[in-house]
Amino acid sequence: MGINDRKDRDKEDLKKKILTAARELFLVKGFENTSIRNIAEKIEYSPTSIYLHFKDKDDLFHALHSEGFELLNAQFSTLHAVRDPFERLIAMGRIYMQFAVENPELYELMFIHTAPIDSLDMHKGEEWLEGKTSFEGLTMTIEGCIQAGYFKFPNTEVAAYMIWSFMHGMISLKICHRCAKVLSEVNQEDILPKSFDAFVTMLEQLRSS
Amino acid sequence: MGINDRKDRDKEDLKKKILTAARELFLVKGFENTSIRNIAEKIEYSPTSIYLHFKDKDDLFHALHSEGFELLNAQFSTLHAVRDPFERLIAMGRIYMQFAVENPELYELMFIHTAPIDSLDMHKGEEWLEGKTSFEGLTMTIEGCIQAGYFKFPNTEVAAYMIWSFMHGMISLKICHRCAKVLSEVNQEDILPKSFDAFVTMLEQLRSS
DNA sequence: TGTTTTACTTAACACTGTAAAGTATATTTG
DNA sequence: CAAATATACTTTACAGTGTTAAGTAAAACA
Repeated sequence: MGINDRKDRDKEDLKKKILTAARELFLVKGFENTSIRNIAEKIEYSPTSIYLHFKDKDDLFHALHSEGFELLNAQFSTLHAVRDPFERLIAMGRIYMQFAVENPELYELMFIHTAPIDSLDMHKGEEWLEGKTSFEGLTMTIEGCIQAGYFKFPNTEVAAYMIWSFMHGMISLKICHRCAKVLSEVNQEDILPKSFDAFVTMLEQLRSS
Repeated sequence: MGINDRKDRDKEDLKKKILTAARELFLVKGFENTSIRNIAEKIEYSPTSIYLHFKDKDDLFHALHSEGFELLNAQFSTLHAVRDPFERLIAMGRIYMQFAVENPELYELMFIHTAPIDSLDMHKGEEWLEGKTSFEGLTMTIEGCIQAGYFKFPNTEVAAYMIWSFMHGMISLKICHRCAKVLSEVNQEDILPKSFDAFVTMLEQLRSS
């Protein structure tokens, strides 16, 4: 039945169209400031047709959230080429940082905004698979660093959380506009690479001690 | 004119009443999920009377935001008793962490939510005084550590931002429900103190190197 | 006593997410 | 081929949001 196939394709097309419009609006105006009606207007459909393809606004959020992780993982995919675990850790950090700088609204969606992750809680069984996978990648790299003697920590997972915390904090203070209001002019522009370098230098010093 | 005084007092009373109701609702339901009408209902006034005392919802936000910093600074006030700068830095971190754990909604308001800080941008001249003051306190303590030879960094302000980043990241990953979904069960409960200790240990190791 | 000010309320506007009911077209069935 | 049904979408509607403008009753002042 080619007809049903075509229908399925049409349906999928509209779903993609919604997602594209939603993405464009979210990334420009932010999630809270984009309404279902805004999206509907952009694609020239009635607002309620969006509900035929997505359960609610959070569902739309999740779709873009997943897209974000696909994009981030695509950036991470070059990492396998970096053999040395410490170099890989640094490269990972740089990629993460660059991703956040280039896609701040997406980053906010993925790591800051609470609504979507809370709606995951609803269906209790569900997990935050995307986040878990990325975190495991970090943990394994750190495990590699420890085994290669770059530094040691009593608990690898805790070390991974510590390092992720620094990266996330640095980025989200910037994204949430808390750092420009606090820093002197010299450091406002490039605080992210500067503070990243300071952290890396600190990690490097752990080797010789 | 005692009458005008009494009137001023009455007016101030209502303002406080609004603020108290707003605080209670914000801290339970969160900022986004608390409406002006909710607050009005709680104090048994019409919604519009709130606008006689606060410009808009962001103005209410700012008031609570300032209250938050007063509370945090009150906690910080014991720090002057800690003479050793490194010990003071650690104590500062613990206080900051405890404040966040005990007042997560307030922390979100002060350091994560974007709306209020963005509305500061509007009136260009205005600054984030509360944040700036706290950050300067951190910077000075770190300066003390450097001078006492605990560690060295090429730029104190960058070091302060790095350390604040870690603290903020650790806390906000927790508050934004990103960590419970990623960590193994052993670490879910007490990841904050654990990762804090890992960071402190790292700082301590910098001395001997 | 009449006028103005103060402190508040009611009504209204332009939004929001979302559910129920209606409609036109396409497909399946008798 | 005609009637019944399913599909894909729209219209309408509800209950909520922040916020403004107009109305009102009481107090203060002239």
